[in-house]
Amino acid sequence: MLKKERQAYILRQVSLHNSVLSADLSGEIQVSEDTIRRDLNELAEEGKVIKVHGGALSKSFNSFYLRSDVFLGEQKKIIGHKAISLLKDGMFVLSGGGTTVIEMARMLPETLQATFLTGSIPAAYEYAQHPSSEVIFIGDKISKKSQIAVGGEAISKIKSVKADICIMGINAMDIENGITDNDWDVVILKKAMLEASNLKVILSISEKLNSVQRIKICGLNQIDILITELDKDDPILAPYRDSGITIL
Amino acid sequence: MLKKERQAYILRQVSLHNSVLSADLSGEIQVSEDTIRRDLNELAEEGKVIKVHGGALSKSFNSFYLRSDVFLGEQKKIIGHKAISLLKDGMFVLSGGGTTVIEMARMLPETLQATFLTGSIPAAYEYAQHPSSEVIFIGDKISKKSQIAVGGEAISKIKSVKADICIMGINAMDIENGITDNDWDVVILKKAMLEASNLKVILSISEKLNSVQRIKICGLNQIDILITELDKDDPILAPYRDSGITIL
DNA sequence: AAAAAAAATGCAACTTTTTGCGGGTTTTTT
DNA sequence: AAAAAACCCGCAAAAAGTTGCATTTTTTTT
Repeated sequence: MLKKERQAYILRQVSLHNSVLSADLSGEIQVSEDTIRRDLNELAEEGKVIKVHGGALSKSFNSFYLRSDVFLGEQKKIIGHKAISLLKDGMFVLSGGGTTVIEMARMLPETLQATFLTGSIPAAYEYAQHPSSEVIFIGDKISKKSQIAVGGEAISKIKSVKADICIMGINAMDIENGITDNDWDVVILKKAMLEASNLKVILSISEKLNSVQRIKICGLNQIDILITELDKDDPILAPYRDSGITIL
Repeated sequence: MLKKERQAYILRQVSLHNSVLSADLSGEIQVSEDTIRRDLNELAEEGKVIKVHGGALSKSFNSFYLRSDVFLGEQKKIIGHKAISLLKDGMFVLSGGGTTVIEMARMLPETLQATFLTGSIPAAYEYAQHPSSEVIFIGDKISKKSQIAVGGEAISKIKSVKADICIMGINAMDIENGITDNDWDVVILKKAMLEASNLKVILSISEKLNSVQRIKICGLNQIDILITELDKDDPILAPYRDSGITIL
């Protein structure tokens, strides 16, 4: 096998798998690892791959995960957009504090006149910027991890209201276990929020679907609407629709 | 799996769930916890995550608003410094939400173990960044003008506590009228805060001295300590000292 | 086409990086 | 204050990388 051929093969593997191991290639093409390494180094010098200890990475790999935040931001904007369509003047909205929810808060139409209840400092801050809506903060001890009010006081306050709609982000969700999280205080709070609302809306980027965490918040049957960045007919969402949730 | 890939995976998880546990990752990627820890430390050194005991936290979540945007002058730093000298471990601190107070919050010594009660969103946010102190948010309707919780609920909550010290900024103050403000809700709140505390401390840049606003919060005799950026022997402060206030 | 030159490859010895682990220390939880 | 969990440190083994060199292959030159 010619050198050029070999390098072409390597490049194809890289663009296919986003990463290659020198040892693997050595086995596949039956040349010594030294040769592979030399090839990889050459390709790296030509700027076609990124050489790392043990193999090489696709060039797009770096920008992929460096930009992943921006990427996530875009998805969350799509979600925020859909969620806003559910909000009407006069509504009482119980709001969580995840980044997705905050993204939505930033996009609220200026004319909306709703009342937002939240225990999240960042969310409250965003809602407070809004010109025509009201914000009620549900105070208590602040959990530093999540910048959210947790504790009995907050819970009982939430239980004393009946909101029109509850909008919250989640940490993990799957068919079998429903919505799960890994922070006890947050779980308690979210349970209370869901119980206190008529319409229960979950915002989540699709990446969080089909993953599980330790503590259960509620089953899928508790949820009315699921909003992701995906098209509502996306096959990933099918099982959720089948279990009775409206997909937006 | 290559090291870079592993770290990319970790970053993804962090930005997805806002926090990760070393033990979880260790299980998911099938490497020892030591390796995860090393990765986490590296990522932390690169400033991509915040390392904490047991895992790591997302950086973006804690820093996407406030923090770096406002430059609060040198004067306020001087004031903050003086104010901190009043705080001791174990104290219950009722805190207002002015910029001066926030500057102080940013300068708190890391080891301080106090409990801060506040109705101000920005202040709560700053206190929540502190590693060893607790924050309790006094929730209620948020006044957009001042980003503070106002209303009966907040008032009665404040009245139900007895704090060691009350630290608040002001809008205007003079010998004749005492402390004055122009926002009815805020006045009510501040009155309640002062009444609920043993030691009453006012932070104010000297510019605000000898000015008056419409609504009276309290007379000078209610105040124990006044902190400005000036030297405590400055003649501007003399009349205040004469009226029985301790000047720092 | 044969000889010379250049390039590529594999190998061996040596260095560096990465990783897991034992044992002692610190932090957190109960 | 004990017990558990997480951490840190240093070590050693394994994996990957480097370098120099001999051997083979390819290309160029005559």
